[in-house]
Amino acid sequence: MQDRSMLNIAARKVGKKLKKQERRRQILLELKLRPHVRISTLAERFDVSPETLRRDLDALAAENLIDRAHGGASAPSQGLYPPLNERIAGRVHERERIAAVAAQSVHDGETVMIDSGSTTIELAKALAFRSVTCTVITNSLPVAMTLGHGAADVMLCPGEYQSAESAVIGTETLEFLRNYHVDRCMIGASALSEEGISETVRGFAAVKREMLRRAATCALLIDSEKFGITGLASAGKLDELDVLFTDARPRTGLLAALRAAQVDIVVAEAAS
Amino acid sequence: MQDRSMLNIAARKVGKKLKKQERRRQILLELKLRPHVRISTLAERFDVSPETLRRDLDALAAENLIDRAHGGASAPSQGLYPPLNERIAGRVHERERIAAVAAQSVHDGETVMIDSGSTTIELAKALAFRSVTCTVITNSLPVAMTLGHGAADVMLCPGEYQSAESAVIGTETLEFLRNYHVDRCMIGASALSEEGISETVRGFAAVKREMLRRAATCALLIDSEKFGITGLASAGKLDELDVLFTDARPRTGLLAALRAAQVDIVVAEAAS
DNA sequence: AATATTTTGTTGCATACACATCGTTTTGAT
DNA sequence: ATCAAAACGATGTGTATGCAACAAAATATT
Repeated sequence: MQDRSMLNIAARKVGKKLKKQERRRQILLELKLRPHVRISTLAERFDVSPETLRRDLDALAAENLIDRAHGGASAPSQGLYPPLNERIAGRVHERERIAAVAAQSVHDGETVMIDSGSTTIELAKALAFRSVTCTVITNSLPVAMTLGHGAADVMLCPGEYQSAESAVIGTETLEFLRNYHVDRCMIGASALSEEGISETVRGFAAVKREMLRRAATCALLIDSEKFGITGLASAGKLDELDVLFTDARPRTGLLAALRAAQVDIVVAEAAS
Repeated sequence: MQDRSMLNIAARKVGKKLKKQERRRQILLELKLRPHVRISTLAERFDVSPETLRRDLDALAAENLIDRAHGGASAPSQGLYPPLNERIAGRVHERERIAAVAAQSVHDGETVMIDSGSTTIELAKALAFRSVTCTVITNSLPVAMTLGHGAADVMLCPGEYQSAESAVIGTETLEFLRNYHVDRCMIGASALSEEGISETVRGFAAVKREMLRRAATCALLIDSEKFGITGLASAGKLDELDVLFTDARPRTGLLAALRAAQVDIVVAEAAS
């Protein structure tokens, strides 16, 4: 039996106190939308004592579903998803450096396509931080939200929502992209080798491929850990690229291939 | 388990303290990586007194660059829904009740259009909570993210991103909606009178209008405080509605008009 | 160098939160 | 209906944070 409160809803009498599990699920939902919740606020909202909320938060924190803070709790990461988080965890600073350098190549008034992924989210943060007044077309919800609150104009693509990356993909996305042509595109990828750019999920690769076609100059932002790997789905050949932003010089084989394809290589060095 | 990897950005020159501006810049950078920072942690890292950090956070909060919390601060909630203001806090429960009742009218396998707004976000939470396996088309990013992590299939509309509601609007949105036809639509609004449904922003009204046309049955979720008001932009006439979900019985004038338009009225009552 | 200005630290006190304990209520099963 | 288990609320105590006023230090200005 699903519980009695459902019967209450069926009887159109809602507003009874939520039970433990319902409350905790609501807390998690809330944290998908806001970065932080306060115990006092939640206690009032659920009409329970702060002690009960404290117990809820402690329980959720024990499962690593939230991060406790004094007086409240925050999401493990900003509306993003665990699998993404795990991957991000280690190389945060490399990504940040790559994004900061790449952001300098975007100027006011330009039109830019930005795809989904952890590195491009960092790019969006860097662009927002610099208040670049560009027009952005993206399929990533975090990128749209980050840039949309700043100086940039943001156009979001349609498509099927993928929770794993908080982005949209699919035929609607591709068809939409075909209606536009932009100054530059900035994409990420999960692998880069002499074979070209590749991705583990076909749908995301298709979006990158289309973006590469719709831009005058194409930039790839990628962690050097992903050099030399060839993923399942190809997102494009090396000669489709104009610039590569990364954090370490590629090894000889890849380096030669990149030079042959006339790709500018920009290495974001660690700050001294 | 908290990693200390972020230490590299911060003071590496031992003995020399960072200046105010540099410290605040680092706080903002930190908040781009983590959703929440604590005063005590930052004070230790920058080797300054908690009071200084408090002043820093207060200053940043005054510029709306961060959200203060007890003992720390979090990244500004990305315009996700504005109205958590204290004044409307009381109406949160009404919205929850309305959403909970409305959610039970949606069944597995149905196709649904959901528009943007605080009430529809509550609806999304209620649907996610009930794990309804429906297909949803929406122009609201919070709705997409909330439902997309659950059992529902979500299709996001294209369009210009509006930070005020974290949703997309514009000609691309309308054109996209015209390609679909769904079982039901669930919209919110900022006003309802005998004149019909209305909205303060033209672009959002246009989306609601289009959704009403594309659905077999149309539902409006609205707070009873908004009864009797006629807003700037009309989103539809009363006879386009099939069901009205609200929290209190409309007054005679509006009630008569709703009955004349054959609108079912469902009042979500508070549990006694 | 001397002074003015800004920034930071310190102190004392008020408040909010954390935590453990225990009594009460609710829930679930028989 | 009765009982046991779980969940919840209330209380008291201790700690962390907030706030305001003032003192000390660093910085800028002349």
